[in-house]
Amino acid sequence: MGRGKIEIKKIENPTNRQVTYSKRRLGLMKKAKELTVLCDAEVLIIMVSSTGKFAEYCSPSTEIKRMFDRYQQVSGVNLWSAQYEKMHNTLKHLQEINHNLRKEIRQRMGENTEGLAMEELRGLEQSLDESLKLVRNRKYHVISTQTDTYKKKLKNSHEAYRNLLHELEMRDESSEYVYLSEGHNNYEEELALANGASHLFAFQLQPNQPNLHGFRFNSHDLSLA
Amino acid sequence: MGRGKIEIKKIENPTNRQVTYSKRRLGLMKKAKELTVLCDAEVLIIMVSSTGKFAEYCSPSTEIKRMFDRYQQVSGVNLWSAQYEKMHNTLKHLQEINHNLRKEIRQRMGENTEGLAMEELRGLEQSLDESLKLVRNRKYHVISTQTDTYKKKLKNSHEAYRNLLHELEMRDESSEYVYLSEGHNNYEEELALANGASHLFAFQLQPNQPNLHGFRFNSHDLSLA
DNA sequence: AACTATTTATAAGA
DNA sequence: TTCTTATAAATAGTT
Repeated sequence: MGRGKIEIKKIENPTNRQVTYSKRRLGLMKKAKELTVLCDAEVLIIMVSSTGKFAEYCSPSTEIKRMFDRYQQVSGVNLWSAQYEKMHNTLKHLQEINHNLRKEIRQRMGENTEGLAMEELRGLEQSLDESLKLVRNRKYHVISTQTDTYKKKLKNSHEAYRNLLHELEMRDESSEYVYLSEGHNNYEEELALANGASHLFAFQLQPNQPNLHGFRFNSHDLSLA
Repeated sequence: MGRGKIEIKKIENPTNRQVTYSKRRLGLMKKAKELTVLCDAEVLIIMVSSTGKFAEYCSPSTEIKRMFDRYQQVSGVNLWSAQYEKMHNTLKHLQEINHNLRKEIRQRMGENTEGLAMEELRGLEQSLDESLKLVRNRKYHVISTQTDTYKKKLKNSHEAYRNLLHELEMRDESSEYVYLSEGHNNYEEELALANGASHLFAFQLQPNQPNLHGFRFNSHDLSLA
């Protein structure tokens, strides 16, 4: 269909090839449109020229995504299986790590120790003992810091109180107020609590926990993932 | 191009429409092939007839997947975004869980306890104490089981030894062999070890660990994921 | 980009 | 579906 018949092989002249591409691309598009209308069909065409230019035709009322989904169903080819597999592997790896972490936590809670050998049990025991020491040290540190803070606050409070009292005395030597005794009593009581105060914070492990085995520190839902 | 000119609108006669679809489908394919060869282009066509039949053309040396990936790049449309996002969320969720699990392990090892409040510290301490008791109980259980097993083995061994000895005596009353004394000495020694044996298994925590803080039980790579 | 001689596609019929 | 064939449509080479 032209001035002369042509052989169907690559057109070597680049200009010529580009011209022919343009003409025939339009022709293909037109044919596709006609097919769509005449036969009530869905058509998707994607083209890339030798120079890398993209062109597409997609019949109206057809979504490219849906088209590809259906194509995948029909052809049985999963176009993004590679990516999917990669993500899936990462997921499995994470789940494995997760499982191991939960296992370690359970063992650190003294559960599921049936499978542990003697050496492992000894290691676990030693580690737990170390950890307990560290936590206790930390606790004592927090306690002493808190106590110091309270002491300072009380000292400041006491000073403020004395200053106010002094001012009051200066202003009215014959005062009948009894703030002194009342206030002083309260102050002494507070100071006593803050100084020793061990009866306030019973940090040592007490055998008063009614449900020892059921107790969970920072309990996550170990059934997840 | 036919015996008569036709209007480009849906062919109402289904048979006719189907025939035209077949013919034009082939024509479109042929055109696509020619375009591919003549112009060194890549072409992908996917068609669905009104009856739901699929047909595709894909230029040689062109992978549908690659074509599609490139199309996505050019068009900026991500067709898998829904699935991808879903998986990505799951992944992130798992990573978060893992992070929390690692955090809990670290705290159960007495590390990173700076952020814990007094109540949490107390809970952690109590939990660790419970765990330590459980692990020690388990250890003692294993020890006693092992010891029992050894005792039984030794008892059996002793019986076998006595039987053999008895047999030997019966066979040769005037034997000059001195197995008796030697064997008996060894046996006594073994029995002593198995009965008490506390010097063999120094399970109690000993202050002989040179690098206490660096010790890790069941150490995973906590930097992972 | 337009023209047009010629090839090619295909509508209708078998 | 496939073949035939008259005719419409596409396009190669040219301007």
